[in-house]
Amino acid sequence: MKRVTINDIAQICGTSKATVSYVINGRVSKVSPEMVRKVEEAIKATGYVPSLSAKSLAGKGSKLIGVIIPQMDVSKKMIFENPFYSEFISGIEYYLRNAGYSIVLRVVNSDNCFADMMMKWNLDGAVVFGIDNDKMLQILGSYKVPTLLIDSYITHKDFYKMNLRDEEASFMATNLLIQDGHEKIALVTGKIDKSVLLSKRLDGYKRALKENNIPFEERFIFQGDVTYEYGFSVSQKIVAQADITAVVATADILAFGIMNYLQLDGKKIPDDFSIIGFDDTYQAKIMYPKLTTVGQNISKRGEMAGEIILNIIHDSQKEKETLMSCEIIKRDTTKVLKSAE
Amino acid sequence: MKRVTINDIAQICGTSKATVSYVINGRVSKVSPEMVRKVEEAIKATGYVPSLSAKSLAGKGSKLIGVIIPQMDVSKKMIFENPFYSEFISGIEYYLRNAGYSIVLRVVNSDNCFADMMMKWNLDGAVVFGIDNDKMLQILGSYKVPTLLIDSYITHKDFYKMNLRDEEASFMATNLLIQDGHEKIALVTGKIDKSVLLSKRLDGYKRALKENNIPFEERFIFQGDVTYEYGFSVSQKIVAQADITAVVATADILAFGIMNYLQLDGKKIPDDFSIIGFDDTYQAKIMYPKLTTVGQNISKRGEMAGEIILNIIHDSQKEKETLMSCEIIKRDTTKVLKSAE
DNA sequence: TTGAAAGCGCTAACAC
DNA sequence: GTGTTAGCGCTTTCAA
Repeated sequence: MKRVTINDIAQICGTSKATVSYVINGRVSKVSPEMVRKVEEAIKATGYVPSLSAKSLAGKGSKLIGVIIPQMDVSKKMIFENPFYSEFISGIEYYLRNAGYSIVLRVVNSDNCFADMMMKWNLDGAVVFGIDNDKMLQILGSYKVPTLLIDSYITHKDFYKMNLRDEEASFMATNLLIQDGHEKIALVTGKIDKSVLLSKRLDGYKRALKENNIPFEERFIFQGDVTYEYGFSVSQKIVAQADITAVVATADILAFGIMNYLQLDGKKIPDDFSIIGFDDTYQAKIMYPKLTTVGQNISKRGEMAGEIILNIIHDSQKEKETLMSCEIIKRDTTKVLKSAE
Repeated sequence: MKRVTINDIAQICGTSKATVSYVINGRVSKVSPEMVRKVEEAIKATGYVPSLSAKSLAGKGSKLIGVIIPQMDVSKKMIFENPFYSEFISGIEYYLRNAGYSIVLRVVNSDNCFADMMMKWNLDGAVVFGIDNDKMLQILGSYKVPTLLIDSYITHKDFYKMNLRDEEASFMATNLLIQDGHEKIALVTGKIDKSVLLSKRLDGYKRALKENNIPFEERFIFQGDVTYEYGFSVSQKIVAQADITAVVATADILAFGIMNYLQLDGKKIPDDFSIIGFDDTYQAKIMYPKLTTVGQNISKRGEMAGEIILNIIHDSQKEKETLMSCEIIKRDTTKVLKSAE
């Protein structure tokens, strides 16, 4: 079936491309009502669908938004092991779908891939996850493509970004445990020096201790990959430090690993250990026991990201930075420390 | 920064667009080595990236593969609650990324959305999930876009598809439980009459019973949504039928719901109930206890889907149907029935 | 080996 | 109101 073009429609209606283009784009005021009707009929009859390649070439939008996940770590190939992305992207997709856009999903693993992405497909905009790296920013900045940065702690004023109040969130998490009577609290996290986000979470952890006059101890900080596996393997070390009674994990996925190890090790959660995670991924509520965590309403954030990127594209986004709060979702992995009861 | 075009490169090198086009597309034999070098240099120097809109308009590929998830149920907006999609798409993305393609992700909720997807973006191909519906097939068929159907049980000979040996897989799952001494085995599944896939799984379940001379009983079949929530809520009914000792769930996500209810209800898994799931999603191994399930190596399947769709596009895919086997992943939610020990 | 030019489907300025 | 036309960036045929 040969493609039906705007020309065909024009021919059928005995008019010109321009007129058809007008009605397609809703500039109905420039066309006689009768012509409008005729064109609309022809479109329906032929099943005509405008080519966005052509539209995009002609300088209008491609109706394509890039969702870009940098993954410098080449060894990891799967983006969705961390359910955070899945849920976030679900939200973006949902919002943009309703606005007539589609998502181009891409993992990029080298600095200059952005150029490719942006230019190749004439993206109308891009949502980019977790960039702290200056090289990348520079590259991103050199393209005029409207961009929204998710969870990127950068100081450049000219980027739009959407972040969490990470310090505060981490403070709340730690504080919850402290209020439950815990004092020896482990922090299990990704590599802090590589991520401003994580260092914020460390700050919040420290502040909670400080405000409660609990001394900070380096030995309670465990850094590794943000994976289930790391959570699992590091748990041995946590158990080895006999005085630890609670742990803050900076991602649910870490918490799952910890939980699983402890349970396999015969420990009771939350009786022997209180655990609080971070993110409130979908899985948090399907675990047993259900994970207490710092909720960030991921899919809602995704939807909002969709909204913001569209605003940026339409030049109607005011705030450069959108800061979102978290809330503690108290479920079944934390409880008052026995000795403090 | 204005876009660098093929014209700019031509100008810089003092040649024509055609020549530049040749070297871009590797038809180096038609160009003098010296010119090739010059052009390549200019490309590097300017950071030129070909526009796929233009390329696609000119009749070449868009390097865009649609990944389409039909979701007629409008109320559900999130595609990634079922981790199956996440993992599968991860695999597709990984494979296609390495081949220079990107993925356009789209949930479609009405029949004619396909047209939009395919035509709007001049997709080079499409991977479409779970279509049994004839109307849709008809629409899909009328477009010449190379298409791969995932888990669609259809008889049309002219579609490429990639399926599981569902009957066999379900047989194996049920049989495992039977070999462990179980006879009263529940089957928790989606609505069977709406899905040929699920009816195959029912068939496998029945065959396993039959070959072991166990009578089939309608009261052991539980149909609902393929969600955690349904798994959770239906468990009450399962517990109510005091003789049931094991359950086959046709999706891991269902199994999770069941596990969680049972554990909350004070039941021991696998001591009181043996459970086997389906899919081997990532979560299966992070649960406690780890879920025994029928593995289909989802992300591998995704990669293969990427390979196949590319083959179809390049006209080198021979088999219309790719059938994949499953294997039992024995973990910790099944065990020999006590009374049978 | 290289270049000129037509055409892919669409938009928008401009003329009628 | 409507039609004409010149691009948008690229490929490809055909000549040179």
